Amino acid sequence: MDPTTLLAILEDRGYRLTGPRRRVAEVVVGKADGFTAEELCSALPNVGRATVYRTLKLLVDATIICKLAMPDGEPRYTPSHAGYHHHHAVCVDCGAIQEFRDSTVERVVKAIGSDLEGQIVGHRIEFFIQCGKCGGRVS
Amino acid sequence: MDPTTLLAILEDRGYRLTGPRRRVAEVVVGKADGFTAEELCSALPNVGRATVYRTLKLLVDATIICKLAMPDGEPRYTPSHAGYHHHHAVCVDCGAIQEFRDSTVERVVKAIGSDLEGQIVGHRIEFFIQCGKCGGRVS
DNA sequence: AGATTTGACGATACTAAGTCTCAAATACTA
DNA sequence: TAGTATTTGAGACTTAGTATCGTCAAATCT
Repeated sequence: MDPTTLLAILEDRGYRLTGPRRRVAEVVVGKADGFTAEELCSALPNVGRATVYRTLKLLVDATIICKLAMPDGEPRYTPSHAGYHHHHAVCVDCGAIQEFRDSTVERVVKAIGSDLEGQIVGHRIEFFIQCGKCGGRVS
Repeated sequence: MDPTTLLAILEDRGYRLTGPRRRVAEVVVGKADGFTAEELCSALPNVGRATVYRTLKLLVDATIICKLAMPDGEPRYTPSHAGYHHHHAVCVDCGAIQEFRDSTVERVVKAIGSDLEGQIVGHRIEFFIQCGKCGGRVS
C-alpha cells in the first residue's frame, strides 16, 4: 500500500490529514517486515510519542496494519497486505512476517466454537518461526 | 492441583521450598479462573513483588500455570489442569477460562508449518469468549 | 544439633510501553 | 478567510515487569 491510499482510507473514516499522520504513513508503508512502536518513534523524532501511538491505533482500527505479539508479549506492528481476515507467522530472530490465510484454520475455529460453553468473540492465532534467512529449514 | 503437589514439582526441579513460595502456591491453586500478577501481589502483601514475579516465572516454566494474554495484551495467568499441550478460551468479561485440546488444531498447525517458509518454533492460539454467565449463548 | 553454603528474599530504583492532560496549533468548512 | 472542532506535543503519569544487592534462611554437611 502506498502512503496516499493509506491516507485516503483515514480521510474516508473522517480523520484529518495532518502533517504528523502523513509522516507516520510514509514510514509505516516502508516497513514491510513489521516494526515496534519505539522504532517508529525513533524514526520520527519530530512526531510526538502520543501522536505515534494514537496514529497506530487508528491504523489498526482501519485494518491497515495489524498488531501482534512476539512470544514474550512484545507488541509488533505490521502492514496488512490482505484485505481479508488472516494470520501471521513471525520470525523470532529478524521479525520478518508471513501473512497467511488458511480456510482450515477458520473451519477449526468454528468447530471449536460449538464445543465451548459460551460465544466466541475473538481469537488470536500467531505462529512463531525461524525464517529461511535465520536458520530455519526452507520447506 | 493442591499446593503440596505444586511444591513437590518445584522441589523436583531443584528449587527450595521457601515460605514465600508456599504462600504463592496456596493462592495460585485457589484461583481456578485465572488471575493477574497484580492480583497476586495484592493477595500476598507480605511477599515482595519481585518474588511474586519470579515465582510466576518458575511456575510457567514448570507448566504448572499458563500465561496468556487478553485481547488488549494484558497478561493473565491460569492454573493448568492438563498435563498435555492445550489451548485456552478466556471470557473477556469475567476471566473464566476453559482449557481445551483439539487434535484438529494440532493437525492444522502441522499442515500450516509445511506451507510456511522456515521452521515453526512456536505458536499462540487463544480464544476469547463470553461465557454462559456473562451473556454468551450456551451451546 | 550446629556450622556452612548457596539460593532466595524484598526494598527500592529503574526501565519500557503506553496513556492522560491541556494549552497551542492546525485542518477543514462555510 | 474566519470560525471551530480536531489534532498535536511536551511532559507527567501509570502499569508491568526487571535489576541490584545487602540480608536472610533452606538444605546440606559433619
